[in-house]
Amino acid sequence: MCLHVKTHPGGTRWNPTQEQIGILEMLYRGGMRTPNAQQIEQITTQLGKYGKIEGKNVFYWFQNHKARERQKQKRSSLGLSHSPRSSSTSFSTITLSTRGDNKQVQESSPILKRKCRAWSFEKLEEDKSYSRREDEESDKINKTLELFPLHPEGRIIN
Amino acid sequence: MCLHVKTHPGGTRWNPTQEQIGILEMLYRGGMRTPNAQQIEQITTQLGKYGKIEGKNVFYWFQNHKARERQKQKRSSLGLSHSPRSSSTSFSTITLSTRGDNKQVQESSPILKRKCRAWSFEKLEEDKSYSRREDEESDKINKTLELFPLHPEGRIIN
DNA sequence: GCAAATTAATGATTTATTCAAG
DNA sequence: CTTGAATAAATCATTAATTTGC
Repeated sequence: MCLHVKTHPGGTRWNPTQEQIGILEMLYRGGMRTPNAQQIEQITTQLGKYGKIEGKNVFYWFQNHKARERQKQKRSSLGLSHSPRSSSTSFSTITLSTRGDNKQVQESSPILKRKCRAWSFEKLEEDKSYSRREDEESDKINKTLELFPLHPEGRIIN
Repeated sequence: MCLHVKTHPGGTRWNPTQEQIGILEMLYRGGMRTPNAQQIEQITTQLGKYGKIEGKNVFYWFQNHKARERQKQKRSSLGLSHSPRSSSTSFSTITLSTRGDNKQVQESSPILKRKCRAWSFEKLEEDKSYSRREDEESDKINKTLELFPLHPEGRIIN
């Protein structure tokens, strides 16, 4: 019994299904590199139809995919006999220079330096209204990054 | 009028008060390096008494403080004439080796390699129960990292 | 004394590395 | 060996110190 329920039943790490990977790669090829919270939320919901998944999985997937593609590029450009970069295939090749291509390839807002990614630590457990004082402005830039470390209690078996 | 309201009234970036810094440094000296969500939550609540603050500020503070202390150590050890490390002061000095001292200096669970920091993307907006299927185990390790990117909508003026 | 101009600190993000499950 | 997860290093961007010319 318990015929392989795919996903990660034991609760270890996410194991994407083919459908999920397909969609993610499609999005990636479409130019998505650093989806924002809203996008992640949507993607997660969508991918959730094909198996259990959390927002962080989507987030990490993009991070890793981006990083590894970059590293692959670097390796191949270094490893291939012809001099690093150059070779000019008459097409304007990207030649991403080791690092510096960030800045969102997102289809919209092409400029945008690198600005804010805020959090929303709020809504963690209860709404405990901190020392909610002169707070009016907080919505201007502040928005949901949510980064957060936690070790449940002590060691994790290992 | 409007005699300097300290904190960050305009809503740009967190500017810690002396009390806040004092507490943070105390905790740091006490050995805290990578507080978990619960701890951050508590610290935030505490520091909130002295001025507006969010969980991410606490998180970042520790990250930066740790990194900058490490970098300072490195600089001084390189700059100082006597050979790096050694000198053996008969006490077992820490000699943190450029990197590798992580692993929580937390008073408890001294072993613990570097394990998980989970998320809790859940509770972002509504509780939309994803594809909540065989999910029993998810509480074991999974817990509140909350990392999260977001650009509200489009460009942020700059 | 006081702002504009520079510099030093340091808060916030992103990228590179590392660890380890499968 | 691939790749999800997590941490550390590098970088960017603001704010506070400070210097400087008036």
